Amino acid sequence: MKEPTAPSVATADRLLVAAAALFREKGFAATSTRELSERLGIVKASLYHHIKSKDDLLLRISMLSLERIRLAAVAAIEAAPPGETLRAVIAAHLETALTDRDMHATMLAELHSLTPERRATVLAERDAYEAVLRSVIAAEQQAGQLRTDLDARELTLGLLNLLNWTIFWYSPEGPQTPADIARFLTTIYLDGATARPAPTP
Amino acid sequence: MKEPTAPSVATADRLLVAAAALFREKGFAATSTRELSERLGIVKASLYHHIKSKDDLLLRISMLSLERIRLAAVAAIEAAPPGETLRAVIAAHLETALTDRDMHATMLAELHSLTPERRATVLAERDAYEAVLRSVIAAEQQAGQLRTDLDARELTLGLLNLLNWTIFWYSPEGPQTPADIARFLTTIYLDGATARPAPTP
DNA sequence: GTCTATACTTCGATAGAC
DNA sequence: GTCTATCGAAGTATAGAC
Repeated sequence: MKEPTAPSVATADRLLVAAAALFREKGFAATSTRELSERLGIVKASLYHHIKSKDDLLLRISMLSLERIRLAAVAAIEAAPPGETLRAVIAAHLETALTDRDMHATMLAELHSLTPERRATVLAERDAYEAVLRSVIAAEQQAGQLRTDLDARELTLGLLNLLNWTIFWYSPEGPQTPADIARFLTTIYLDGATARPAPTP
Repeated sequence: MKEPTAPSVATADRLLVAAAALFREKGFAATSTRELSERLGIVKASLYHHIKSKDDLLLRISMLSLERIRLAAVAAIEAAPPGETLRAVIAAHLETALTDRDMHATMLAELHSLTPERRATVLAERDAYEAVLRSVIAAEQQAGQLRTDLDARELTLGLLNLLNWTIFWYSPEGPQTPADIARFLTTIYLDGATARPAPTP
């Protein structure tokens, strides 16, 4: 039986959060371990008790971000009312990615900073997530809800374009909530920008 | 009157091209001046005859990319048949951005690597370009061609999302040409992903 | 316009005490 | 789990000859 000690957040967790924030703001390569340790209030050498290397840190941030968003998508799919699956997944994606902004942006923008082996690991996880989105799209095509003159690959690429770039301009201090952004992006994706006499009922 | 000398491409131009390629592949901060000079076949110190600093190089690449795409958009607008302006601008954007892939991707992804003053310069140019897109969208809204239940700002953000992320997955070696990509992204943007009995004629 | 040579700084990471 | 101390490598940039 261990005594419960300090009520503070574990340094290992603070490290991931602080590193993701720095990596998003300045980029991975431009962030020094010195700066990171200063933000945590420890000395540079102490970082290496928690991580193996700076690269290892980037890998863990990327994987964590992808695990979270995939779980959020799966949960949204299971909870969605029939016919509303894609809408629910889009909302869950944006809610998670924007709440998790530092880690998610780092995962998206710093793939090229990883060693080839670690990059392959992240890419496999990213592919797994994108496969979830694609299966939702393919299912809704078969159900007659989505157009079939574009294939599932094209519809998925378009959706990912629409979702992923958001991370580069969204600000938690801005007027728009993730739900606001989900609303207009979903409208554009599903109904298009063209003026219509009667949009989907 | 100067003698026309070597028929080779000017080193100053090769420098911009080589730097943009490295910056896109590895990131600005992770690219060393040593590596860049080696790719050009000159010695590291010789770079500084052509540029003031590494930062200056990034600024010039970013500005060049933005000037080109803005000119391409303006040309497309002037040449487009009535009612086809937005389609033409989207096609011109993708054609230019993807042909100019290294510089354009660098401009988009490395904004945070610039000093605040240079970043402001690039942001002003980027804003000017986005204002062109937005004015096209606003005009088509007034002409009754685009929906007005979303405002021009939202429609422009959505379009930029859809266009900008492409630079991260497009490959010139891939099966899809910029025109192919423009086709399906334009379809999604204008008509949406939803199945419809009769799309726009 | 390119070279040799080098100044100066900062970086990621490790060893070992406490 | 954090510290002091330090290593060796790599970075950007400059001086000055050719």
